[in-house]
Amino acid sequence: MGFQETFKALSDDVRREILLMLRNGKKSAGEIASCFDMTNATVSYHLSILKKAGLITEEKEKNYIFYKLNTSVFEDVMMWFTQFKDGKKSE
Amino acid sequence: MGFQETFKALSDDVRREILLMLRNGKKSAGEIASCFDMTNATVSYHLSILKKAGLITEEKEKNYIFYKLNTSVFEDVMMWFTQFKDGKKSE
DNA sequence: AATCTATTTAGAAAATTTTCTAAATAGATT
DNA sequence: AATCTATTTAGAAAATTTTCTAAATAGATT
Repeated sequence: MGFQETFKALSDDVRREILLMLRNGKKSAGEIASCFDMTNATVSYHLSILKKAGLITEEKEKNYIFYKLNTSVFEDVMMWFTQFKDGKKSE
Repeated sequence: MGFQETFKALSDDVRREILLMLRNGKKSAGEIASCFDMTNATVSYHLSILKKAGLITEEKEKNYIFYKLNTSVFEDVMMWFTQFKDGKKSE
């Protein structure tokens, strides 16, 4: 886990696009890949980065692999940001 | 601006450490650099990335350069995350 | 069991990022 | 004006990331 991995995963346009795409339900690797102008292999690489970061989970069904958001990690990241909301002792 | 730049800036341990370090007030480049086991030039590079991303601002005083958090960009990032809180239409 | 379909893995090339050393800048002090 | 102090910029080397093509896997269909 670790924020390094999570923020690195979030730091790429394609990967953030994939996350947005998964907001309203799971999608197969193929469906996801078809939205991008890159090979399926490359999109598969991005999915693996998101999966390693815990931002998505996979679910096999027939010979498809469906991906969906893992919202709990989003909440962890939100929590990281709350460190910057107040809590500072003046200056 | 743009999220690409902001998330890239956040995706490095050293840079996130710098941000945490700036929570309770501004610090000079030298003070910041002294907390890391790397050259001042390298820390300066990280500061430039954070500055480009809008996460910090600089302020010259004597021959020091002080850096401080720019909280408004943190709020923008928080907003990005709210896209993943509900808003999804079942499925 | 042969083939098809969806997807990933391996390996290499290209691009980007991180770090360093050395030199440059620029304001402060002598 | 010479020097010192704090910091950045330039350029290069090393490390990491992104992308591709080709091959591998694995379940589904014929």
